[in-house]
Amino acid sequence: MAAVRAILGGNEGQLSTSKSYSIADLAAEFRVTARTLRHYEDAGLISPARAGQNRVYSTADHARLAWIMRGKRVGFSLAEIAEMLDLYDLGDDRAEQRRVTLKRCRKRIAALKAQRGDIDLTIAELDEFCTTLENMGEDPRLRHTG
Amino acid sequence: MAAVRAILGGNEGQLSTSKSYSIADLAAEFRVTARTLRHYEDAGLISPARAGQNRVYSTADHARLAWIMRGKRVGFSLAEIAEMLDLYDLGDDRAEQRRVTLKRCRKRIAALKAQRGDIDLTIAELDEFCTTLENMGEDPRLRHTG
DNA sequence: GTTGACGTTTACGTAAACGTAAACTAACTA
DNA sequence: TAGTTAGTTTACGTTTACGTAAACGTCAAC
Repeated sequence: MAAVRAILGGNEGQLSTSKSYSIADLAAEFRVTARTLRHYEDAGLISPARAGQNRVYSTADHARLAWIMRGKRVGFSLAEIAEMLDLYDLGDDRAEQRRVTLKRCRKRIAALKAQRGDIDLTIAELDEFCTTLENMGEDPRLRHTG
Repeated sequence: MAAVRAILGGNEGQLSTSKSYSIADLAAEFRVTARTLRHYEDAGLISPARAGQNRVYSTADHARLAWIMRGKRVGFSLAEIAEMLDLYDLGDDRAEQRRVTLKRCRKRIAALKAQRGDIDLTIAELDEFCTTLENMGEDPRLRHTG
């Protein structure tokens, strides 16, 4: 439990942003299994600290994980998510590297906007279909074919 | 080639909507392999007609495939896409079935809107990061940490 | 009459993203 | 001290979405 660790860690009433989480904490919060979190670590997406052998996740890890989960919901692969996280990690590099990062970043944004367009189209069609379904109840002549 | 089949099929100058496509035609148009199209057939997503042993795709199959590809770009699994296509196929059923379909359809729409929200958030963050990167060139003090 | 181009089926291979079981450790708890 | 509880590593299994031969049919062309 986080409470116990907070006490043992000596940051009881700190209300600080430096909380820590066990693997079970994050697994519960993000609705995944501990195995999944370990897998993300294997894939290089997160690198939690260790208390002996046990993983200890910081608030930074927590934020990073939130990013990962959102990336997943958006449909990205772990490799793609890793690349996007790398963009951030490499942000404070030398000028040339930064230009490359900026370029890739913009490319990602463009891809995301295209994806959003696809989603809008899909929503529109499903919406229209819903309307058709609703009208079918009132007027049976509106049965759709093909 | 589509031209040859059009002649053999007797619909040369028809300008009709009843064109037909070979597997290679669709593979080229949608930028996938023939294997992929056969796989979609195995998965029950499309059921093209046959000329002997060969697959012959209609304009309806073409439209269906467009739907499938968009679903993929949006990040859906083949099973999910199949379910959505089923929504359409089962549209003209009896009242109770229609209500179920309508419900599932709306659920899908809600999920898509949530996904769009995630995409918007991701775009916003990447956008902000881009701005940071741009400013870093002008003012080196803006190096970001953490 | 065989060489291509294009199609077919059958079937094993593969990468990604975990699931799942085994065997073990460390710390608290009765 | 024996037993839970929570965590660990190692490693093989599974599902999805195709890739990749292999072996064969068909038809127009040379």
